[in-house]
Amino acid sequence: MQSSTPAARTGRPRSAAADAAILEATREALVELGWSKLTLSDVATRAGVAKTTLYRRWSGKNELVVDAVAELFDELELPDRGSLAADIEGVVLQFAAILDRPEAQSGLMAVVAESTRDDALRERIRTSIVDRQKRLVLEGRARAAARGELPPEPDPDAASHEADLIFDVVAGAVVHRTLVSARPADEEWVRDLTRVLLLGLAGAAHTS
Amino acid sequence: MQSSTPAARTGRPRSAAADAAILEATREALVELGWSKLTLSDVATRAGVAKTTLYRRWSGKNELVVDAVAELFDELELPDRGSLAADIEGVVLQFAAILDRPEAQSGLMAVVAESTRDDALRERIRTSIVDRQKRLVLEGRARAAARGELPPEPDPDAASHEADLIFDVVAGAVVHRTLVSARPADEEWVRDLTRVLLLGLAGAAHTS
DNA sequence: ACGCTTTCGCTACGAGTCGTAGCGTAACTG
DNA sequence: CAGTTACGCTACGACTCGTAGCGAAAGCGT
Repeated sequence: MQSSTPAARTGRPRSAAADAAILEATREALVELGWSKLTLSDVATRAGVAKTTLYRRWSGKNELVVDAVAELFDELELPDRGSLAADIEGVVLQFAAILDRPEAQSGLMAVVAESTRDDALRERIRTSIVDRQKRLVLEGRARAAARGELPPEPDPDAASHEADLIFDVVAGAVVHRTLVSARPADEEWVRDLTRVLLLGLAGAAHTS
Repeated sequence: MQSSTPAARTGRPRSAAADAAILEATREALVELGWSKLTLSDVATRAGVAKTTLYRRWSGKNELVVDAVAELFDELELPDRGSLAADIEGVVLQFAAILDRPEAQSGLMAVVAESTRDDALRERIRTSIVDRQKRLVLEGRARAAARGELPPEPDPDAASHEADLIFDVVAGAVVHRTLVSARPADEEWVRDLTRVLLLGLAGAAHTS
């Protein structure tokens, strides 16, 4: 999704339909073949475009899969269920549902692995996937403070610090549960996680 | 590490030195090339063995890397620092130090990604990497109960349940912090994590 | 000492993928 | 209609994969 294209006002425009078809074909190939056996030739065939068209828009497999997987997280939003605990459980269940899809499982971890040796790729993942999730943590934290369920944030620096920790704990736990332990992040598990997390945060707020 | 080889009592034995050289060469290649650009031919050359020798012992890249990475976790052990919080911090810092190494970063996530489509590989990861980590959680929990820092485990089923949650939270958080957020899991961060976790567990024990 | 068995290093091979170049055509702009 | 860019198609060299076949090396049992 390289949306900002200021130049190129003349000539034949790029087909937006082709973009959508390619990303959809990529997810389909991820489901059927997984990361390692996915080839760009195969994706091009599935999408009904030429292989060269694919290379004109993405520099390689990594970038393509990041964009294809990022779209899965578009549906993430913070529900208003009335209480902080219910809000957290809701958004975590959404996150777990996305991670339960095979195209997310085989694609996400693979690009993260590649990103450990490619800073540009890591930045792309951060802006198109991670930051979108992290925003939910900040919104939820602010709403909880407004409700009086958690003490207001002392200063912006500590607040950012706290949000980082929460985010790593929640996202990491769900990912680890789903992909490493290979057990479902179902309602019961999410409830237990939320309880431990909220008690920990409330206690930490008292003693800090 | 296919250690149990009951048969094959005759003929030329397999070189144990070759095994060690291959695994070491694999880690070296992971550091220099990363997962996707690592080839078995290259590993064989580095290890000073023929490519065919490599294929006789491992069925493919996945299995080889699992074994190579698994050795990194051999050094993990539960320190006795006197208190539960200090014990947790110690073992988490060890875990973080391993994950900070480039061969672990590029290798571990890649094989986890592959394991989502390969049950045998997942099982191999579980027995040679995950279970070894999980044991530390159980030992730490038992020691904390003996010290009186946490209430004794009510029944084995709930205890296993609780250990699973703790394990996914801790391991997941460290992995996410290191590989996704790409920030160091240093002493300060580990202290914050431990505090939230312990307060959450203590609170959960009261109210359950 | 002598077979027997298994592993080892080496070479060679077909199959498959990669990423790019070149070409003619299609689509859109002024 | 001329200019510009995207598209589909074909072809290509370079590379990796996993396997087969060979002779030599290293142990074991008699």
